[in-house]
Amino acid sequence: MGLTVATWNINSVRLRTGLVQRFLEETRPDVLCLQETNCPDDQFPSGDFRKLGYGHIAMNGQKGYHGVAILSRLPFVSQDTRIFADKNDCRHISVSFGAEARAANGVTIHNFYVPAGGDVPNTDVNEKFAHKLTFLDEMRDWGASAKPASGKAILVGDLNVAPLENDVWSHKQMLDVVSHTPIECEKLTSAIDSAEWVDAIRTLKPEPERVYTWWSYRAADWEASNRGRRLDHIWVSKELAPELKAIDIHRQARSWERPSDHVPVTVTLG
DNA sequence: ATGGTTGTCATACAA
Repeated sequence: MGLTVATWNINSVRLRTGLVQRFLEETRPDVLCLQETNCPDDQFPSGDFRKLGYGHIAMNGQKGYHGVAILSRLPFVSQDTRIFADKNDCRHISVSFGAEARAANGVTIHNFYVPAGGDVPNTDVNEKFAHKLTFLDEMRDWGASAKPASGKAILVGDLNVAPLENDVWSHKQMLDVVSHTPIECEKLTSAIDSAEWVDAIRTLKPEPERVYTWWSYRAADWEASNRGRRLDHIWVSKELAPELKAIDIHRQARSWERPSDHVPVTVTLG
C-alpha cells in the first residue's frame, strides 16, 4: 500500500516554518500532522507548504496556543474537528481519504493534542489535571466511533502521556510527575484497549527498549542528560496493523537550530 | 527541595 504518516508537535508553526519545510523535503511523508501550531487559521503559512507539494491542508487553530493541522500530498474528501472535555481549544482534527488518494483510500487520520495537565497531579487543586483526565476518558468513550466503514483508522498526536516504564528516563522518579502518573497511564491504556487500537511505536520497538519523542528545553544539554519521554504516539486500527512496516523517530531534529522540544515520528504502512 | 526554558502576547500564562 505504501503510506507514510508523520506527527510533530512543532511549538509554533510560524516560528518554525523553515524546520517543517526541511523535514518535508528530507522525509517526504504523505501526510504530516502538526500540534501546537499556536496560530489562527488565517495566519497559517499554507503557501510555504503548498509549494513543496503539500497542497491539501486542514487546520484547526486559535490565537496564542494549542491548535492542530494536517498537511497532505494526497487529496482528502472530508475533514472534521471534535470538541473534547467541553472546551473548544483546538485539540483535534481529522481527515478522510477517498479513491483518488490511492494508497490512503478509505483511511481516516485523527490528529490530537491532549492537554498537558499542569504541574500538580491532583484534581482537587489543579483544574488542568482534572481537564486532562476528563479528556482522556472522552477519548476512550469516543474511540469505537473513530473508524470509517473500511475499518482503516490512524490516530496520531502529542498525547502528553508516557504510559510505559521505558517511555521515560526513570519510571520510579516519574511516578508523581504529570505525564507518567499511574492514573494517566491507566487512562491512556484504556483508551487504546477500548477501541482495539494498536500502539504502532511499541509494536515495532517493544519494551524494554527506551523510546523518547520529547526532551525538555530546561536541560542544559538534552542529549547528554537524555531525560526524555515518549509523549507522541501513533495508533492504528487492528485492520491496519498487518500493514505496519516501520517507525522512525527523527531524533536529529532535536538538534536543529531553534528546535521544537518534540521530534517528528513517522510510520510507514504497506 | 529547587529551578531550570520557550512561545505568545503584553507582562502573565501555557507548556
